[in-house]
Amino acid sequence: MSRYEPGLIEAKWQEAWDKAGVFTATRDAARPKYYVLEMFPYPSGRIHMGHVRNYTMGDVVARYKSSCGYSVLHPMGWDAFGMPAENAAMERGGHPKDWTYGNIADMRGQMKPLGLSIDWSREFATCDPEYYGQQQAMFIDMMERGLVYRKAAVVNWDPVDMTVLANEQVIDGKGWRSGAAVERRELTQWFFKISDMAGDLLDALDGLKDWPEKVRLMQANWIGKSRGLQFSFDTVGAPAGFDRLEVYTTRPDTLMGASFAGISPDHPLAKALEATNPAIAAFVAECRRVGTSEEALQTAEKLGLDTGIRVRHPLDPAWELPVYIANFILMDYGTGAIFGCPAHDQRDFEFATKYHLPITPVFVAEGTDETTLTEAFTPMKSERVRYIRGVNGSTLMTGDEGVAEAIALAEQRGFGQGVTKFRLRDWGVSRQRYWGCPIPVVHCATCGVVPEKKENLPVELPYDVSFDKPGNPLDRHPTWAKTTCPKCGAAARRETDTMDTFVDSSWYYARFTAPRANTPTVAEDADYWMNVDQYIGGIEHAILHLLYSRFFARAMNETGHLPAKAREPFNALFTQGMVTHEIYLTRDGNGRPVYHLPEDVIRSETGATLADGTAVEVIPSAKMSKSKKNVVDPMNIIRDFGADTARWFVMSDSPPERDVEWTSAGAEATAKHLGRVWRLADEISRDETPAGDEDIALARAAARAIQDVTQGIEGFAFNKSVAALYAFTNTLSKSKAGGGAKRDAMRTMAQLMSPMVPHLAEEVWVMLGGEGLVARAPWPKADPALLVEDNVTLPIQINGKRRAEISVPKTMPAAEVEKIALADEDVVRFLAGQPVKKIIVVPGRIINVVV
RNA sequence: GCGGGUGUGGCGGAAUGGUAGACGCGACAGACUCAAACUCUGUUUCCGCAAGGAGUGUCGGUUCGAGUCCGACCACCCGCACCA
Repeated sequence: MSRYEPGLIEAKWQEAWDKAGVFTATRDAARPKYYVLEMFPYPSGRIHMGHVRNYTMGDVVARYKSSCGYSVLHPMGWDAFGMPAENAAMERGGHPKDWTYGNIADMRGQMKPLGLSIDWSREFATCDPEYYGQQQAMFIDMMERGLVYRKAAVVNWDPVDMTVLANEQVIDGKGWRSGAAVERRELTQWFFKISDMAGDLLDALDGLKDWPEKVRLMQANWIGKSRGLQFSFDTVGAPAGFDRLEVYTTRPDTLMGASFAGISPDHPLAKALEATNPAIAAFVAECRRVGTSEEALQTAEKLGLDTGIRVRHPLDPAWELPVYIANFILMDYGTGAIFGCPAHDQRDFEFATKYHLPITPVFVAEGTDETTLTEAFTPMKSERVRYIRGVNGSTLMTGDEGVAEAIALAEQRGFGQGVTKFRLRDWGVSRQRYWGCPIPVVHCATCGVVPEKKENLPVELPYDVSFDKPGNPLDRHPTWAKTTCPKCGAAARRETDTMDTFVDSSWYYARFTAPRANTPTVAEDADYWMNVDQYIGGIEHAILHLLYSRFFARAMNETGHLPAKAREPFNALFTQGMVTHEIYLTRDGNGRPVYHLPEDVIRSETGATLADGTAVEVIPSAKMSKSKKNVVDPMNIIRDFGADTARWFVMSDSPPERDVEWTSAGAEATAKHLGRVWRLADEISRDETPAGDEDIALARAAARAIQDVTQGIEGFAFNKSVAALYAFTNTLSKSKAGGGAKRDAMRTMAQLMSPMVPHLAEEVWVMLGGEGLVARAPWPKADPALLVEDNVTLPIQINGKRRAEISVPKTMPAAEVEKIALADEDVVRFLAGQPVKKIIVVPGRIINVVV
């Protein structure tokens, strides 16, 4: 008798699949297509358990759909541009390109042994010139279409390293390497006009029925449609050119409760005042010392400075309000200026309390009187309140009605108008970095900004760059930027900004349909394969990546690169939970964190140390990320127990949408189970027991297993499919059925297991005389007759507490069930003669006796 | 700060408003073995000898019946536009 040896069988079956070309995606008009895609990985160099979980989920779906008769496209590629490659070059020397392609080779080498049903012939990396050249072509098309423009925008500037920092690189307002206080600096940058499509991107969310509700909600909130009033205050004492101050508010009904006006430190008025007033200049400079992220701005202590300027209240010119510069007002939202109503906005309330400004209620709860407020009163707009200082005096109405009334009044009096605004800002794609897709334009002294000619694409990154100093290597390259104007032929300079890596990942799904084409896409292929039927990835991408992809698909449609049906590229979305792990860190001389890999840390009951004994701080359950180094290497499990064990392990237990804390315990137990299945198959293949009474019970168990496993896969509850397979294994190993019946059941087991543990499934399939590859066998169907139960066990509750149970035929009428229940000896004992008030019989479920 | 989510045994988790804890891990007991490992059988929410009682983050509500629905709160996680 032989043993279960994953090392041997896994290589064998992977070769067999390859040879048969089982996973090569082909356009097949005779079959329905199914496109399953997992978010492609960043090539960090090592796969981690999050990858294994993500790609195994996709593989289960791909293999299952293939068995159901679909022509499946299941590709893989690399999100290969980005900062880590440049950081590696700076820290360890070497070149981002070599580092990236080396990592890709390593990761491919780690993924292949997993036995994923991927069509590797379609693989590409976003840093391949063949890919980013097509991206440049689309950028030019989008320029012509008016979807691209330039404007000034602020970046985080490190004054010591003389470089732009990502938000991630700003820690407590300081640069991560230099430790210098970060400044905000304005640069002219490239933008995609995503805000033009804000309304469509919002409305179309309703059609995404197979997306998680929470993702649609998050996107809707992000796009942030609001109806409000835009109006201007007349100013008193403002510099020339600032006679009026334009503000936007979603609560114009609270206008009579206004106690101050506020402007962003980045507002043009603040900039004008800064030039002449040292106190204001100092305050604004202080505000700019916070990073550019919204999080940093909103969590900072709320500070304001009275500018001395006053504005006249639009409904009472005699009433003047002070104008403050306030650090929590965002220049990017609305007009960058607000009026504050402390009585009905908690942030304004705190601000007014701090600066001793009046707090005047505009409305009170229905049926109450005006009192001194200790916090802002902020009911839902749909709630009815009693206005005591409404724009039209005192009435009882909802906030929504109050807002509509205020807008109508403002429009009638001509001091403002109702407008619809979106929170969504245009997508800034400029990055002052080397390792990204060059923006394919040329700056000419006479012609201005000119797109590169398409025949000159790709604009390729130069290889001879250095990373010995910070800043953009493209910008200081001696020759690369020197070119000629595509329009007039004069000497000109290339754009040295590269694109945000989100651009790369906004269309890769479309490129997979024709990965080698010399146009971005090919109509017939895009028509056949699009849309992605099932997209799978992390919840951390719920907003940005998915919103940008939805925008890009629309832009590609409008520039002729995708059919109209692909404007929403992902039919169904599944967001898997993250694999989390403890973070290990020590501190450098300046108190900044230095992260350590799990394999470098010695964990004991009392704490954790490095090999040299240095104490290590442990942060529990955090998202695995390369920058925090809390990644776990699945290769050890694959080496010791095989890919099927790794795959089965990540599919069992935790529901796919939930985060899972990685622990190394349990992998061994998984391997044991697979060994047990193998032995069971081996025994059954030689079982000569004659057919008997038990055969039907086994057939019923198999039918139930088919139903449960199928439902689990269809419903993305792979953990339940795995549980059903465990249960079926237990039943089968204890069954007294005949050898023939057991072999039938075991073959069904092989098929049901095949999406999760495809190698073992092939092996079992062969042992039991299955024909061909189980990967090509049609998915089993449960015989409905075998799923019907004749008898059912009904629990009996007395006053909602379970006290007894009875077994009755499933079809027995309720009245008869009632009689049997009341006659049950346990029921009689518990009732102890008390009169029954009511009896509830839920057919097939439960009986509740109320006394 | 704003937006979104999660919370059930020692652990991972299961449960169309209807028997809470399926299935697995771990633990314990037994069988096999000279012995151990492997394997197999069984027990395993807590308190209690039992009868019984308690129990799904906390507090309250709706219901014949709540892990599930509603309200308030607590804790943790994700996102916040230059991490990918």
